[in-house]
Amino acid sequence: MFVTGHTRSGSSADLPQGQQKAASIRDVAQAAGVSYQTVSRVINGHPNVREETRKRVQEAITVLGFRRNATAFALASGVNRSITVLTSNTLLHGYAATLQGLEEASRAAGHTLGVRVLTFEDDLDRTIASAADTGGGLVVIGFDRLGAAALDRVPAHVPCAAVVEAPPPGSSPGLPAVWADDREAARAATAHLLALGHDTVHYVAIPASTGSRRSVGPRAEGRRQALESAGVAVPEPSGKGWDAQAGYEAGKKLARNPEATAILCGNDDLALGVLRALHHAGRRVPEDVSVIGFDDAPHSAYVTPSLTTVRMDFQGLGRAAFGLLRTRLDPDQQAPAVLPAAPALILRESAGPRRT
Amino acid sequence: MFVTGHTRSGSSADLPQGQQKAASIRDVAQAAGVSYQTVSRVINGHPNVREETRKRVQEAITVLGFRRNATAFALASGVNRSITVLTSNTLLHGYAATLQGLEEASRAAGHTLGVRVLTFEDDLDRTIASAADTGGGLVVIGFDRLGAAALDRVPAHVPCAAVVEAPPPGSSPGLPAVWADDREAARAATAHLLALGHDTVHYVAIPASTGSRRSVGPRAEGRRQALESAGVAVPEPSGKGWDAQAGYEAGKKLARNPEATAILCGNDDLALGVLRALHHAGRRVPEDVSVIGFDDAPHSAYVTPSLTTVRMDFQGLGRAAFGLLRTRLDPDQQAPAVLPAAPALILRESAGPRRT
DNA sequence: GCGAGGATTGTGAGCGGTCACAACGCGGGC
DNA sequence: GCCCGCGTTGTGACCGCTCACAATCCTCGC
Repeated sequence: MFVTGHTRSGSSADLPQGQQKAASIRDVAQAAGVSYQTVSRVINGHPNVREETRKRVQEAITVLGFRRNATAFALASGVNRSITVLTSNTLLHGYAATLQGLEEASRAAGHTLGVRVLTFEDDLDRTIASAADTGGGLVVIGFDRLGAAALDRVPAHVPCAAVVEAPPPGSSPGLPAVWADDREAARAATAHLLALGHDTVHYVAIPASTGSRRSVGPRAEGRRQALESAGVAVPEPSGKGWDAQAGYEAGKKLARNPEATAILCGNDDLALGVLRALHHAGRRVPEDVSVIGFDDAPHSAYVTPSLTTVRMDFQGLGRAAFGLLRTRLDPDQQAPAVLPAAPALILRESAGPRRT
Repeated sequence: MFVTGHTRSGSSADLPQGQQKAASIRDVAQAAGVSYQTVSRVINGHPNVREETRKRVQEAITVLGFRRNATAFALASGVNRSITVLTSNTLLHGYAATLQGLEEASRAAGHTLGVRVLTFEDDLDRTIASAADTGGGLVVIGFDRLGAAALDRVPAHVPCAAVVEAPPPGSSPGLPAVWADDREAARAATAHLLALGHDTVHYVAIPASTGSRRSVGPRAEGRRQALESAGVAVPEPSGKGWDAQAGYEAGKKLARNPEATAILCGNDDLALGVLRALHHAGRRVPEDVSVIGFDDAPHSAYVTPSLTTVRMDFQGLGRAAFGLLRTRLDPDQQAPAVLPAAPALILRESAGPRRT
């Protein structure tokens, strides 16, 4: 790989200037010849203000370019329309799309959205506390180990909603949470491959969100259940990572196994890597091997072969999580609470019937 | 395309509870038998507090679970460590990666990061004003029309930095801004294709960030310059969108043109669509047609053929933008201001020598 | 033994808004 | 003609914290 670049990066200068303090409610009051309280009434649309007074105040407001100080408002009124999302990742499709749904919903509701990335270096409790200090609510994306850990440590008194993987049947997270039934989706995807005539379905896993040995995550779980109820062998899952590189590594091994004719992947990036490894090994997809991904990332429809995958409504998940948080934040706010769409298997080119 | 899904989405209940107001500085003071000011001194690490007093206060703090109210702090002290990013998109690679760099840098500096998506429906001025009301600084991602428009309307008194496309030589944005030299990068990519023996280089464009007819964006510009200085024909750019779908449409047309043996794309998504269209038309890449993308999205290395592309240091751009804003926010803060890496042409499989 | 000066602590005011309540002017019903 | 009640406006206190300054305590040097 050769790298070239007759290029540069640049930046323009910044311009200093004589800042002058923003006008306050009292400045406006003085300019309009009324008390500050009257100004407050005007900016809050209080009914009992004489029309003429209101006009005078309005005028002063525009002349002075007054804007109500959001910080002071929050302090005095106690209402805080800001929420912050805690997530370990912002780039992977599932996370980014969830974030987008969250942003959309909070914007629609007039809330402000903050993002704080979780890392292993930072102290989790400290991070959570400082996020909670902003005063608004919290949304935790618990798709992975770090997010799930954060979830466990959110103090009970801070308003928080979570978006998580499907919890084990029967159990439910200790917090308000939303999830999609990816367990069932994995089951359906696996059943689909079985129905296509494959002997069994191999699995390239995304990392588990829990540290416990017991749970390997709903996707792995769903695939296992489907295989077991079909009475076929359950090959050990492989994979150690989220990205295409990890998929490639796992794919290389699977490519050497002539028995492996059907592979389910924990996400589309992994699937992409698997596809590539298979290609390098000379195994054709879907003629020799079928591959199914997960998440339906935007590019999955455009790779060749296009990727059969499970579409997940991450944006809907984000919106739903916001809805949950909102009802927690102000309980009289009875939002319609639109549920996210159910996962759906999208049939494309990468999975096909077994050819002996 | 068939869609299936024996699945559901669920959500757990939320738990009510007897909130009790958080402890204030005065509560702590009372508990420790000191004045509130002494508590303030302790939490701010002021030196002149007797050791024993400090200990007593600290104890009261942990007992009461005191956390300094961030809103009140911001109001009283006037320091506001929060910045908000204005962007029209959060999912496209360039945006998402820039956002990530921004988050990383602001987190490292102890700032809070907000994200506000710009839409055509919302009133731009109102959006900007409300973002500015949060008190901190603004960062505008001006890669597209909407972002660039927002940039123009940011009032001079609000601290703001921007990340933009490379401005025309000589000119520079009216605000502190960072950019990468994608004009030069496009020139280099084009020159590379020419050097491979192609007669000329077609271009599938991303939408321009400016409304004016004159400017079509630095990437288009750089490719045009390279072609002109080589004295070859300059085919009209195509493309009307950012995504693979748009690339596919443009690619379909180009595939019908046997003269088109080299295609530069405004981003990797477009390139992916072009690749797919070419594939459908039976034109092989790189044997029949060479394709080069832009941005080096994470999956570009793993599609087949892997995509030759221009790597852009978006995260570095984000970090640099934050640095700019930071110096604007508190001028004594002389950050090292690490410049982003220059764009680099990454040679992979999708571009090769002209055959025949 | 006493005053100077630094360390330590407390008080008042204010950041920019909100809330609760009091005060004012006015017209209508008796 | 007086009182009531409403619409309108102003005042005081406060949200939780910081700043500036004043008050107190202590210790040291002469």
